[in-house]
Amino acid sequence: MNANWDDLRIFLTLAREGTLTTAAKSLGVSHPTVARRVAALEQQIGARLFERLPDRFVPTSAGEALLEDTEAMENAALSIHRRSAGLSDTVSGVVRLSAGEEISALLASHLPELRARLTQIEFELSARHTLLNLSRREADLQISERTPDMADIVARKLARTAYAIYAHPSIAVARLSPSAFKSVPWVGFDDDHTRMPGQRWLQERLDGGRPAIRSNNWLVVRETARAAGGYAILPCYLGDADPQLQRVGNPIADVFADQWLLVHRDLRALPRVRAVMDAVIDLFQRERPLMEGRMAGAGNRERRS
Amino acid sequence: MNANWDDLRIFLTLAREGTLTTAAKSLGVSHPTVARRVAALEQQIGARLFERLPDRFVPTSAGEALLEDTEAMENAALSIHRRSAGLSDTVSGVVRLSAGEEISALLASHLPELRARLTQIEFELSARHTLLNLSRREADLQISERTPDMADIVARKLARTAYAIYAHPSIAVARLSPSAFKSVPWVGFDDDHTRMPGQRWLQERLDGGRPAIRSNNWLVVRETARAAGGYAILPCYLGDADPQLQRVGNPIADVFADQWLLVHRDLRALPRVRAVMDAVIDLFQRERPLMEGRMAGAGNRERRS
DNA sequence: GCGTTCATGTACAAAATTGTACAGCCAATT
DNA sequence: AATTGGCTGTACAATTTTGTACATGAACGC
Repeated sequence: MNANWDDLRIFLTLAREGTLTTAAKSLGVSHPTVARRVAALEQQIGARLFERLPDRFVPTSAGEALLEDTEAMENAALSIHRRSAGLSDTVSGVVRLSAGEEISALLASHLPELRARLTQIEFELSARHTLLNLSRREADLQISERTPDMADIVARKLARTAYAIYAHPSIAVARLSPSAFKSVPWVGFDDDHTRMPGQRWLQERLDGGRPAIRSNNWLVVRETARAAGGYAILPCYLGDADPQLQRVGNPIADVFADQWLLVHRDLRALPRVRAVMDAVIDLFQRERPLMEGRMAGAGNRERRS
Repeated sequence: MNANWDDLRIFLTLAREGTLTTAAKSLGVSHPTVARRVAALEQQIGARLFERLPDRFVPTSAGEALLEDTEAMENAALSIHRRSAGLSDTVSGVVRLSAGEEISALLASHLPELRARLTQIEFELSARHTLLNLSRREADLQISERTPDMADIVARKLARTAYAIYAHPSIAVARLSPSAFKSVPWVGFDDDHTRMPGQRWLQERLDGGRPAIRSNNWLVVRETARAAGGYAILPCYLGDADPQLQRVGNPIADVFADQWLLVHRDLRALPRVRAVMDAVIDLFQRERPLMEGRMAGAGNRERRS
């Protein structure tokens, strides 16, 4: 009589992915299973839904005709998924927080106190920069410098983070004159990541030149600078807290980033998500001076205490 | 990760039916299967969706919270189901037509010619009076005296059918005077079916009395009249075509019924549905005199030829 | 041309799901 | 009180589904 609803889920994934192997991976099943279940659906529907090419599956016009409704099913299923978060244990459970690696490092350094505060909550911290799809619950919370223009995502500003130049004390000077920029070695981001804060600013001062050492990761940039590999523009909360780094000059007025805490509206009132949000917001409030670059030498001070 | 979409379909049916046994029957599976799959869904979602009473399942508030989205999934799935009708063979396939038993009998008597005309179409004729849900494809077409007030259902008027009094020739008179009504035996419908055409009219002439022999089925009423069990009000297309029945008087001006052909908009353009519709419409056109009671004695005439 | 990688397709064993039969409980009827 | 009918729950055999391993073909790089 009726098609198996779950076979429609598999149909949709295959239509999106285009190959059995990627769809199978995405669905967490084997590729013959995907093929078999799509074949079963085709038999149920009575029409061929895919052309089978040697290297991929292409939806037929019949398959295309079913996509819109299948996507509607998916949206409803996702809504169920989000609602289900509110149906389980209200105070305990997993909360997944995602942030760039530089914010993840900051949070990681505060994990003991976060864990002490969030006693019943399993706290997953994952480091990545790309904006996750919170509607699909790829994460419950995300800290990001960008806000998506999705109606269901709520953004709460955490801080405006300042950036400054840092170097190992063995090579650091108190201040860099404009003419000296090109005569010191630099560590920075590669060409694919010039959108990271400060990279464009540095390029202008190097007259379009690039750092001698390039990476795609803030923590790698920081490690290189700590090893006296060169001067680097870093977020103050990374540089000022590090005893192996010395600030060079003041925070750069033109280089900053806003950090936003993102949550899906459906999850916002969930007690355990609320608890993690509050803990993160409090942490950023307490660390505001460090965020804004008002704690130069904080790394050295901590070592003395 | 995600709930099995098909388990949601089972959840929805159980929420509606209220018992494992009726849900299982509706779904075409065994009752332990329904229980197991709902339990699996509860585990996946992480919440109890039903309270289990000794005689039924009652949705919890958590279960209630998921109904709306699950119904949205169902609507999309039904849309897929309807669309799939247009994806299979365009000229062959099954068309299911439903009508009351008295119309079904008329159609059945014309089955040979309908079959000759609809050569590639499997034609299912089912007799029932209740309005089916064409959106759910409980039937593809329905002939009914009522039209549903649903936006997606298209109604085409087939005929206005006349009704008259009939009796076996051994007891029939040419005309019944008003005072004679109460002195002859009557066959009619039981108290639950007084909405059938003519029953109220007869009751008034019997001063609120009821037929001596009562049924809930036109064909049973006709068989009883044919066996000289009494006088009966019947549709003319049943009475006039029957050599064992003689009309008593003229068709009753105040007793008639309109017959409508109902189809879901999505199916209307489907060639095989279109073909059955056309055949049915043509049949009613050709039989219009019989429908309107202008063929008294048609049964006898046919016997002579 | 050859080797590698990636794709779909196939067959069999393993795993999962389902149906059947039964048990126990409760309510209604005789 | 006994019987009947309906319900949910359980256990085991039967059936179905799935994963694994392999085959084949195509595309790409050396």
